[in-house]
This record gives sequence, C-alpha cells and structure tokens, in this order.
Amino acid sequence: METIERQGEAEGPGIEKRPRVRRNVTAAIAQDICADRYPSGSPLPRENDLCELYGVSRTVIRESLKVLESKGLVRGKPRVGTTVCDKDDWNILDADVLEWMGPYIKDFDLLGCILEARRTIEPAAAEYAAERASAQEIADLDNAWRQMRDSAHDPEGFTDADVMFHTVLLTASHNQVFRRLSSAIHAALKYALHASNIGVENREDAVLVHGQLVEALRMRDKAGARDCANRMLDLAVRDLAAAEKAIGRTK
Amino acid sequence: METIERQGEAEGPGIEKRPRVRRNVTAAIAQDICADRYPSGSPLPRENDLCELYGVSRTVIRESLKVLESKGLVRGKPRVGTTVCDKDDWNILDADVLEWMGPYIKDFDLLGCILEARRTIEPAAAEYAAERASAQEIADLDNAWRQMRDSAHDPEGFTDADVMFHTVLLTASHNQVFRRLSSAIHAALKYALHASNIGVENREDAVLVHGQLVEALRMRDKAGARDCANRMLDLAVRDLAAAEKAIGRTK
DNA sequence: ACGCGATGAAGATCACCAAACTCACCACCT
DNA sequence: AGGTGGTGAGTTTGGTGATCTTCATCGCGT
Repeated sequence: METIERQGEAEGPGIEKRPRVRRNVTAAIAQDICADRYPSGSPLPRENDLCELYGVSRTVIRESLKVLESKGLVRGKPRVGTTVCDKDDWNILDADVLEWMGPYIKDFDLLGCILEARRTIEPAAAEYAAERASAQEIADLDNAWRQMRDSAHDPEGFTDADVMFHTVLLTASHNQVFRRLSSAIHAALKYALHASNIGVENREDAVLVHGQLVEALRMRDKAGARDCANRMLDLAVRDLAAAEKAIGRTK
Repeated sequence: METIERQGEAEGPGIEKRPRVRRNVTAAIAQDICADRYPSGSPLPRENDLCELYGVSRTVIRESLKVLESKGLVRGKPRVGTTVCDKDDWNILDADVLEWMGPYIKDFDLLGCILEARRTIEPAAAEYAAERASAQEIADLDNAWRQMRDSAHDPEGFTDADVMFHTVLLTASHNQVFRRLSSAIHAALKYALHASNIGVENREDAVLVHGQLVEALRMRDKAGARDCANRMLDLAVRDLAAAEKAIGRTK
C-alpha cells in the first residue's frame, strides 16, 4: 500500500531531506488510482487520511487532488469527499495521465484505440507534412530515422528514435491538434512495443518504410507520404498483435 | 487589469462571502494569460503579488498555478518564478484550456486546425460508429438531430444540439481517443459558428445532412456514414469561411 | 413525519520554516 | 591592479500545521 518512496524518509536523525514532494505524491495517488487500488466510482480516503497515507501535509494533498481533478481523474465535491471518476472521463490525451497509467495502459483498451486513431490520423498528418514540413523538420526526421537504423540491435534506443520520428512527423504536419496527440503515440509505442520486444526483422521493415516516408516528404509527394504512413501502420498493427499475443502468453 | 469579479469583494463590513474562489481565480489567471496580459515566455508576478492582484491567499494562488502548470500553460521553477509557456506547449485538447481561451481562440489558428482535424477524424469516426453504435446512442443522435431541426430559428439551441450531435457521434465511434476530441469540437463550434450567426438556409442544409447520417448509422451503412460526414464537413468549411469573413469585416 | 441542531469534512487563510537559486561582495591569485 | 572564484545574505518558492468558515448529512427531539 505504501507506494511513495521518499528518499529522505528516514525518521531518524540525519539530514531530513524533503525535496520536490508534490510531484511524487501526485504521481503516487494517480498510479494508485490507475492500479485500481481506489476503484473507479468510489470515494478516496479523506484528505486528512491521505496526509498520513502518503506522509505529507494537507496542502500538498490538496494541490495534488486539484491537479488530478483538473485532469478528470477524480471529482471533488464540497463537503462530501473526493471520488474517482469513471475512466471515460479521464483526460487520456494528457501526457501526465498516460505516464501515470504506465503499465496499466493495456488494462483499458487504450492501445487498440490509439492504433485505430493513428490509422486515421497519421496518413493525413503525413500528407500535410509533405506540403508543409520545413527543411529543419525534414532534417530532424532524417536524424531520427538514422538513429532508428543504427540502433537496430538496441531496443531502447530504437523505441526512443521511433517515438521521436512520429513526434516530429506530427509536428511537421503543422496542425496543433495532431501535434498534441504525440503524447498518446509516445505512450502507446513505449508500452506496447517495448513490452513485447519485437524481433530484429520487424525493425528492419520499419526502418525501410520510415526511410521511404522521409524521402517522400523530401519530394513533397503527398500520395507517397500517405502511402508510406499506411504501410508503417500495417507494421504497427502486426507488432501490436504480436505484443498482445505475447502478453496473453505470459499472463 | 482587475479581471476577477468577486461577488462579495466589498471591503466594507457586511457579509464577506468567500465562496468557491479557487476555480474563479484559476480561470481568471488563465484568461489573463490567454489575453496576452502575461505574454508568452515572460514571467508571471511573484506569488505574493498575485495574492494581492486577485485578492486571495497564497494557498489559493499556489493551487491555481499548479493546475495551470499541469495543463502546460505555465512552468514554475523553484526560486526563480513562474513563466508562461509557449503556446505550442499548451494542452489545447483540454476542455478547461479551451474554455479559458474562449473568445481568444481565433487569435491562434486553432479553428482551422480543429476543422482540419475534424476532416480527417469525423469521417472515420462515423464509419466506426456505423458498425459499433448502440441503439441507445443512435437514439441520442436522433434526439440531438430533432433538436437541431426544431430549433432552426434559435441559434443558441441549434449550436447546443449541434455540439451534442457531434459529441454523441464521437462517443458512438467507441474509440476513446476520438471521444476525447469532442471538447475541441465543442469549443470550435461554440466560438466559430456562434460568433458568426450563420444563416437559416445553412442550418437547413446542415439539418438535412445530419439526418442522413443518422439514417446511415441506423442502416449500418459505413460508406454512407463516411460520405455524410464528409458532406457535413464541407458545410462546416463553408461556415468557417463565412465566419472568418464576418470577423474580418467587423475587425 | 418534519425540522433543527450537532457533527464532520472540505474550502480558505495565516504564519512559519526549509531549501535553493541569485547576486553581490570580497578575498586571493596572477 | 584587475580578473576570477568562493562565500554569504537575501529572496522566492516548496512544504507544514493550526485555525476559521461553510455547509451536507445524520440523528435526535418535538
């Protein structure tokens, strides 16, 4: 139950460090909610109890609750308490929320939804990027692609580069709505692909298509860019299926 | 400058009401930021000064700043102060942020971006809805449509019904990512169409197409639903163009 | 059965303490 | 003598705890 790890927690004498506690507390409560320790729809403990549970003062608890409330995770009603909202109301496009969901992301069909959304959005974004990407953005894309290519045997680096690639792509679409979705894609890639270590050959396919997309953007080839994005997503579908099968096996 | 209106502000004697102050303060600061009173990239006043400016205690200011920070509007660094983030970092898919931007929404190309996003997303959402909408959702859609039809001469009610229609449509797509975008569409419709009172004949066109979409969903006709959504968006493009021309004229 | 007060929990304020970043000043080295 | 670097005071946010207010809820009394 004691989820928060305060580094200077030592009751004893010594240095009594007390650093940046609020961020941690907010994340701790959020993660406890995501882990269903506080089930959706039921009330959180009283603020005073939360103080003891997480070992911080009420002010910190309240600031944390305000943040969580602002992201739709909980709803505080005056004088009756704070209740966990239904998952449908969570602001799942918020980067922090996705971060907090972390490993639990697969417990709520999010990965499928995000992939579905990508299937509609990324081809369009690629098309827009083909006509609007700046030289700098294309260069960034190219760098990300090179990093993907060069870290074919480094899963960590590969995922990072992949995330970077898609983030830059959405940015290059010069559409603020699309750009904002990069956090969702970030989370999806991080916790889907990374969870199921996809094979090297899959990565080689991905590198190929990503490279073709960069080339299409350079040529300002809208149709080509859309096509590459679609093929990229075909691979992503395959990877997600593999990941789910892997998870099913381990479970 | 004094943007916040506290109903019980009276310095004098009397009742000294002090109700639900934080929500208002958060909104007030946010709106001041949106109005460029605190320009992007520059520091906010010190917390103690903000207390005086908005007439509340420091605790309230701090909770407000935490919320704003959690939505990417500002970034507070220890010992140096709170600075307004670049607009690119704002979480513009957050319902509160859109609400706070309110009328200023047009000052940052958001309306065009949102429409662009709708053009790619809503047809897909309609298609998914055609295969996944529940009977209840189709009924809700039908209700919203009836309300649109019956309030052809009531701009307020028409917009509300229109917003409701699109919200339910996205919900019926049963894709959580799409569903979350309804707040953006909500804001766009509210502040674009409402700002420029579109003519009755435009509304009649819209009612027609919306009705056809409901019918297509009832028939589980994916292609038809997609087609209707596209035609709906053609109308939306026309309306936004009209709105922008109207704004250009008044400006 | 109805209302009225006791209770308790959140909303808000205040007064502090702690920590860390800034800046200026001063000493020391070249 | 001038520049560099360390140190210390001051400022500003982070965090705590006590206190007051407001009001939803429950139980008691009429």
